[in-house]
Amino acid sequence: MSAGQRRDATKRAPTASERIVEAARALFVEAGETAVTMRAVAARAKVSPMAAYRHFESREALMHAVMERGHDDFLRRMHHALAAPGPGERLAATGRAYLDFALENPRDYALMFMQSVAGDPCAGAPAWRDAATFRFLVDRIAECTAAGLMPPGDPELLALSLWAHIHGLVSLYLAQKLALDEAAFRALCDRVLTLAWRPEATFPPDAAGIA
Amino acid sequence: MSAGQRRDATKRAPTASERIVEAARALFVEAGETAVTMRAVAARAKVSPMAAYRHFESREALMHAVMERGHDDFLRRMHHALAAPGPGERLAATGRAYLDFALENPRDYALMFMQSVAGDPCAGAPAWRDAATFRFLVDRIAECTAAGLMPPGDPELLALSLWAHIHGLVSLYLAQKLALDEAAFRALCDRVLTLAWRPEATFPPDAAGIA
DNA sequence: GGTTGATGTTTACGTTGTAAACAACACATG
DNA sequence: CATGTGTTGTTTACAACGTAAACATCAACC
Repeated sequence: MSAGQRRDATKRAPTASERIVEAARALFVEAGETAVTMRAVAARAKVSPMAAYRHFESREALMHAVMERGHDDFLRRMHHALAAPGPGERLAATGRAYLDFALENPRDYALMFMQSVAGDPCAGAPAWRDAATFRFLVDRIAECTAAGLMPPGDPELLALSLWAHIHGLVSLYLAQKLALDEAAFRALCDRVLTLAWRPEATFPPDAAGIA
Repeated sequence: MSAGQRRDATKRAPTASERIVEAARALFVEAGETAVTMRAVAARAKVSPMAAYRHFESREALMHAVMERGHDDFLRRMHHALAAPGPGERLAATGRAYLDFALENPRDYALMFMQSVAGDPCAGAPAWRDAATFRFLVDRIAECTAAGLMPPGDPELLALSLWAHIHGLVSLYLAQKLALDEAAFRALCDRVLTLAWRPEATFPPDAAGIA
C-alpha cells in the first residue's frame, strides 16, 4: 500500500505521522494548498515545527501523502459502485461516484488530477493509467462489453476516452472555465453519463472509430 | 549604421510593464511557476525588485498578466485555422491548433486551463465559455452544422462536449496521468480528432443525445 | 551498565512577498 | 517662472516561509 506500514487503524491512538498528515489534509481542505505550511501543520498536530521533518522529507513529500490519502478515499468511493446489480448499473454508479467525489472534494480532486508537472512528460509518479482506480474503470467497461451492453473494443482505450471526457468536464468546471452553477453542471454531466451507460445510444460515442 | 541611435518608428522600445511581463513569462516558460519570483523578474527586466509593484498590484496579478498573454497567443493560433478551405477542414485545423499549442506550451496551457480555484465556484474571472476562443470553437461547429456536415444541435453544447473531451486528454497527459510519450499521445488524440471533423463517422459522438 | 537509533526540540539562515518612506522627473496650473 | 501633483523608480525593512544543524529525550538491545 502506501507510506503507513504496520498499523491497525481501528482503535489505537493516532501516531505522530498520522496526526501530521491529518493536520495537513485538514488545512488543505479548509483553505487550500497555500495554507499548508509546515509551521501551521505542526501547530495543528501539536508538535514543534521541525517535527514533521522526522516523518516527511519535505513539504512536497507531505503534500504527496495528502494526495495519496485522497486517492485512497477516491478508490474506496468507487468501490461502492460494485453494490449495483448489473454491469450497466455498475458503470453508471461508477460515473456518479466519480462526479460526486470531485464535487464534494474539489481541492483533493485538483491535487490528484489537475496538477501540472514541471519536468519532462512521462517522468513523475506512476501514471494513473496503471493505478487501481483506472483498472476499476476498465473492469467496469469490460464487464459491459462482455454482457453485450456496448460494442466490443479495447476496454482500456474506451476507459481512457470516457475518463478524459468526464475529467475534462470536471476539471473545466473546477477551474471555473464554465459559467455554470453546480446544479447546471450536474445536469450537463448527466447527459454525457447517461449516454455513457446507455448502450442503446451510440456509446461509447467513438467506440467504432477508436476500437 | 552609424553611431547615431536609430529609432524604428513602427517598433518602439518596450515599456517597463512590457519588459516585466516578458521577464515573468520567460522565467515561467523556462522554469515553471515557482521560478517566477518578483526579485528574479525584476532582475531580468533590469529594474529594482519593487519596481514591478508600480505596474502590478501583486505577484498574482503579474501571473495573471502572463496568463492573459498566453490566451492572446492561443487565440491567435486558433485563428490560423481560418485559412483552411472548408468548414470541416477549419474545425479539424482548430483541433490541431489546440493540441499543438498545448503540447508546445505545456506550462502556459496548465496556467490557463488547469488552475484550480480556491474560492467557491463561479466566482473568479469571466468564464472561458464567454471568451473569444470558445466563441471561435462554437462558430466552427455552427459552420459545420450549417453546411450539413454534422447533425443539428445546440452548437454551444456540442462545443463544450468536444472541448471537454480534448481538454480532458490534454490535461491528463500534462498531469502525467497517462503512461504515454508524446507520439503515442498524439496518435490517441488523432483518433478522437479525426472523428471530430469527419462527419461520416458519428460525430460529434453524442450529438444525438445531447442536442 | 552503555550504545544506538528514532523522535522531538530550539535556533538560525537564506529567500520570499510586500509595506513604507523617499527620490527623480513630467507636466499642468498659478 | 515657480509650484504643486502624479508617475515611476529606488532603498530599506519586516514577517513568514522551507529547512539545515545541533542538541535533547528515551526505549531497545549488546
